[in-house]
Amino acid sequence: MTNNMIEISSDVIRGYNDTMILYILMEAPSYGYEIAKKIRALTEDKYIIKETTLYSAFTRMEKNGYVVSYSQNADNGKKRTYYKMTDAGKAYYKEKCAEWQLTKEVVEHFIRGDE
Amino acid sequence: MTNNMIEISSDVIRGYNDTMILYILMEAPSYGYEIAKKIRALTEDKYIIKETTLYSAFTRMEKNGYVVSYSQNADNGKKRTYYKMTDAGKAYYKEKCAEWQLTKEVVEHFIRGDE
DNA sequence: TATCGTACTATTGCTGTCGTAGTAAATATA
DNA sequence: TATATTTACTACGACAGCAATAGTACGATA
Repeated sequence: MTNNMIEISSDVIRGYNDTMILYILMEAPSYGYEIAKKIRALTEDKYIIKETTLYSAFTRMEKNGYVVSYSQNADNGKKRTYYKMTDAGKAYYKEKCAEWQLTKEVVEHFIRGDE
Repeated sequence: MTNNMIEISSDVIRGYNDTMILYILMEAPSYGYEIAKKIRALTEDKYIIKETTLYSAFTRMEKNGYVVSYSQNADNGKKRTYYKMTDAGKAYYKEKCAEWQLTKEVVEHFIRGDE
């Protein structure tokens, strides 16, 4: 609804979707739909993760051992797939944070704040 | 030679290679090898662009109208392909800079500086 | 003589994201 | 009561940027 001129391209955010998801999971186990909403809320609608991106991130991260999944019934009786962070996931998240600092440093050599 | 623990993944820098190249070209027209060296120097060896990435960026950007190429003989008589920024390239660069500010803002919601 | 630096081109493959579509149950709205 | 919306996913194919590998060719340096 708020139409920002600028949209974040997937080529840029690529490689940080996992980090965002893991950040959410650090607080508590969660599931796809909830995580999507939290990302949206945290960024004030500036970034809305695509469903396909989200769920394929889950499979990839479970394969890599960063999360584990388990089924649990919601209040309404519907099944949900929850994801829980592992120690490897925590380590990976930490690495990513460090990498981000470096990336930022590098990229900003090439960015001209308009003057 | 300096071996930093952390390496920048291509998934992160993806989408900013073009921006880096354009930043270099803003000063003056240049060619592949020189641009690569400048990126390396500016980042103090923290980011070394791959040759294939660089040259495929040229073709892409020329197709998009962000740069134009022309051949010119170097001192030694060898031919070089120079690239010159266009107005569209300048506009694109500006957009990318704005996008970067937004990206940074978004990503940093999910980054925990270790405490 | 051989290696290194310069300056590319060509081809193929990988991987994260996206587009599109479909399923299905629960809840809200008319 | 009928319909639309929200919740909560799954499946499949395609795209695009980057990487790996290889090759070309010339000049300078050791």
